[in-house]
Amino acid sequence: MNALCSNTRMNRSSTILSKSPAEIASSEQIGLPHAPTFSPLYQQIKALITQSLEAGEWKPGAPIPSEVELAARYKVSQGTVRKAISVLAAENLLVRRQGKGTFVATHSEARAQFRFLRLLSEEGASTAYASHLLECRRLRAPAEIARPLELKPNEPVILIKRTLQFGELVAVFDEIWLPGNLFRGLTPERLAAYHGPLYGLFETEFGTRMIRASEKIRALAADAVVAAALRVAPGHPLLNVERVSYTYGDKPVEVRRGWYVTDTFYYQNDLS
Amino acid sequence: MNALCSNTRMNRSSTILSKSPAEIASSEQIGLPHAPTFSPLYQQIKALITQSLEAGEWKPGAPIPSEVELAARYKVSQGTVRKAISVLAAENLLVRRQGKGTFVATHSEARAQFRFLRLLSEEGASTAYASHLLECRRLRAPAEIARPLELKPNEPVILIKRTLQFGELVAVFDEIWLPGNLFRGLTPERLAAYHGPLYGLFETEFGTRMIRASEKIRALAADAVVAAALRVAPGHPLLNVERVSYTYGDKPVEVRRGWYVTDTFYYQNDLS
DNA sequence: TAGTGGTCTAGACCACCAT
DNA sequence: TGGTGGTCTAGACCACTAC
Repeated sequence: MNALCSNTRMNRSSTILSKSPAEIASSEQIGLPHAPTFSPLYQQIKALITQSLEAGEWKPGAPIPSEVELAARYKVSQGTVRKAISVLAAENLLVRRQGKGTFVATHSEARAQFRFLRLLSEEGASTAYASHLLECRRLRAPAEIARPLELKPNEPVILIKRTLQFGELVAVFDEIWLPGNLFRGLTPERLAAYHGPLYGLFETEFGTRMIRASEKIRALAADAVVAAALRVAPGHPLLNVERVSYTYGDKPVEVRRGWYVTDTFYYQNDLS
Repeated sequence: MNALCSNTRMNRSSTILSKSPAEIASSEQIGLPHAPTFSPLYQQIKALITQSLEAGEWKPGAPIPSEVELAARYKVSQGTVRKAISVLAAENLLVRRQGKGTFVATHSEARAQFRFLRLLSEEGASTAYASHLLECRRLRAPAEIARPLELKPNEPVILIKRTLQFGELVAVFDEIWLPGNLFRGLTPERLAAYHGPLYGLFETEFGTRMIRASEKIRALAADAVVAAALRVAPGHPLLNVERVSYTYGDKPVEVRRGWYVTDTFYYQNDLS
């Protein structure tokens, strides 16, 4: 029935977890013949670790238990735990440091700063920037925002408008939309007082960690409002970046529309 | 001295390869104290497999020897070969198919078609397109092309100009620069006769396989020439994509400048 | 049925880091 | 010195694909 049935070695079939992996593996179709739904042990362990991350059992930046400890906890071999952790590290949820331990990844780190901001100066350097808050208010979600956030129309959302300034140059204008219910204590004062990457604030103060994002990039002419914010002429060509960010379980938790001035900066992308 | 000295188990120190891994590992600094230059066995195996790929021992689309065979050939355990192959598969150089074997990745495959063309229609579909050759000639490399291709100024290069048409819409204008010495038999006739992805042609006919690429993306206004090719008004906002593609050993082998009409298409990018 | 890649284990040893 | 992650092995068994 469940995935573990095919694992016949004694220590396999006797696997007992606080939350049984059988419970996880069997949650998929039951009556379909010839649909094996085989789930490797390490993927089940990975799911358990992800649950602990999502539940906040280990905080961003903090170490998780050692591989030996986790192997004992889940009653599997160290190698199986290693494989699960390796996948999570490849997905940027965990960071392994030889000799020290495995840590929960965090956006409040120099390393991760530019993982979600691919704007580089002409010399190829990731430049420091300053954020300027223009607006932050709560409103009811318009349809085109509610849809990607998987909210009902008119549910509360937070709208943040800001610019990013690199040296003298205002290069980015952002409209950031967040589900109001997930970010209850987010006020203009709170935002203005915070310095650092927004995603760092979100994960430490609101328990919402951005895992991945998907961007749609276009070129368009600046309208009057955006042109004023970016100090360019209306009609100036701008890079338009529409991002949807996701947290655990592929749940969308942010819509971000950015307008980039790419006269002396460019959006960097590596294909591999 | 070399990296294998630290591997003391008998079957480790007795490792003998047709091309000794010691030779590879020892090619780095010798006199520097406290600089270990430890190179895991699987990375040395990976380098050997890469050499065979580069030398064309196994052709694109063809299977490489089984893990057991490679383990015997390199006199290491199957697990070590597995790890080396896993890394190469993660880098898209190999493709593993359970029950069938491991195959050399190829651009002449539906799977790989849109790995290097991230242009999607508004509905999110990767649409079929037709390529129209505008120009193909040999000339001496201008400085701004010679530099990224790591050629001497005035070395021969091939310049290809083309458009890509999605249904009725001409959405892409490309300028493609290739090292003349690597693509000797590349003629306009040859190009016009070929239908399919260019990178497929390059790997099957010229033995040059594109491994990865790096793109710089900007928004700019269409100039007269590009506007005419794309059937838009001069000044129309266009996405400008400057790509450098690399083959084995991070050797640059293509510079590509693209101009995309993003009124009904967009450039898709996933951050993770 | 035979061969492939995929999973899992157990144990040994290494490199790195803190103390 | 002891603990962490990293490498490597040997062997068993499983899932998938072909013949």
